[in-house]
Amino acid sequence: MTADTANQENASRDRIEQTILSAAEQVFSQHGYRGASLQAIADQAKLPKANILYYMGSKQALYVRLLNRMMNRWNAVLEDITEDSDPGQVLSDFIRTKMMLGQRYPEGSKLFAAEILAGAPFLKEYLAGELKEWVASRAVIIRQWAQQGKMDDVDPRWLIFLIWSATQHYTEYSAQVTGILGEEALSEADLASICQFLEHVILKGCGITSSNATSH
Amino acid sequence: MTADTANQENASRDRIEQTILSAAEQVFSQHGYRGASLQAIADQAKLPKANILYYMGSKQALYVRLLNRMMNRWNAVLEDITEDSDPGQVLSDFIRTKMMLGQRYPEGSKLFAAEILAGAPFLKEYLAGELKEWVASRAVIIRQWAQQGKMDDVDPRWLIFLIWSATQHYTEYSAQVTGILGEEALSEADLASICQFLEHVILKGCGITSSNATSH
DNA sequence: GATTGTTTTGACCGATCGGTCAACAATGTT
DNA sequence: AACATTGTTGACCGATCGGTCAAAACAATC
Repeated sequence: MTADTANQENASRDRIEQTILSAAEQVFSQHGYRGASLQAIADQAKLPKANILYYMGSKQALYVRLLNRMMNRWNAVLEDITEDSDPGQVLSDFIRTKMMLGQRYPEGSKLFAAEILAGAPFLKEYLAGELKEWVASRAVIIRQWAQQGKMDDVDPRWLIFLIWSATQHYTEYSAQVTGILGEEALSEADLASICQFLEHVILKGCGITSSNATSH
Repeated sequence: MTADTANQENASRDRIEQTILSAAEQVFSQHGYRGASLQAIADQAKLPKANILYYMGSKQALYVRLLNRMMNRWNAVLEDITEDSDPGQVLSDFIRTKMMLGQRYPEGSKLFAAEILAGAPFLKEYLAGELKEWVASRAVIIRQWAQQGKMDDVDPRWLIFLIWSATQHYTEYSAQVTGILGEEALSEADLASICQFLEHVILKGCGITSSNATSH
């Protein structure tokens, strides 16, 4: 097997795997782990069911792989902040990045939501391990900001949860939001308006008098 | 059939139905409509599977009944506000009521969340009908408050969604929240702290200088 | 006590579930 | 050309799915 054909084969294999992963993400995100069927995934991917299992091994392996892929997409967020950072800038970025991630990977976000709803059977360790540490370390820095008088002395954990919930709402509850707004999907203008609103309320609500962020 | 025995029988029937509804709420909320099985519901209710169908007719009828029950619980919220109401008082109440409802009916809230995640196949009409009108009418009043200078001129729809998401987060993502906090469940102290935080940030963020609400 | 109506429940139905397998096609290697 | 490896897929497995049904148990009326 030459390097060339190896690349071709691997590329072909990758393409098929991506097709399956994408199809599976749609089905799992709508119906959860139990509610999703391999047949539905196969139909979505336009492949025979046996083919899904050939590439992914089992339903559970496919599901776990999707979860890991989504976790990796979230890794970069809020990664490089220090006690000297500007809270207004950081929280603005946080809000916009989270909002963007939800819009970019709506199925992945819903997949995660369904997993949490089911009691996080496959993510318990991740939540109580990596993610817990992540929140704790960010909380330390936010508390330092408060001590420096840069913002109100609010509980950093509740603040993180607030931004999390507010941004994810628009992807995971898209059916509710669009139903209430009477729109097919959120427009660019809507998204910009929502970002501005969240920045305004959360920054002002935390007592952050932003220097360079849009002042609504 | 005397009135007495009729009451007894109806009471017995009600008791059984409540048992089934409660069991079904748990299973549906964890695994969604497709992921839930009548056998799992029957096991949870400690009844034979055929008994579930005898009382509820079908899986779908049982599910729709649960959805309606949950919708009714939410009906009273924000029902009696006018342009003369105090925004600080109203939003405080809104936050606390929503938070309380989520804590009181965690399974019902999760059931609703799963239904929305699946694309709201059974709630599309409700969302685009009743609920849309409800939001629109509240939005009018909130805009009046802004015109009167009682609060900032924020988009009322985004404000409603913000409170919605922030409060529901703690019931629907309870697995994530407790995992990160390292607690089995949210304590009373946690809940009070969260309510206070949300009031502080949202009211202050909307430019509401509350007269009688707790000032953090 | 016979009759009528309501609950209860195991047995069963066809369809679908996740997963296996063997036969076959396609591709590489020598 | 012969062989080995990898990819493809329909057929099939036991288990479970939502739902039906009839027989038995129970309760109320006459």
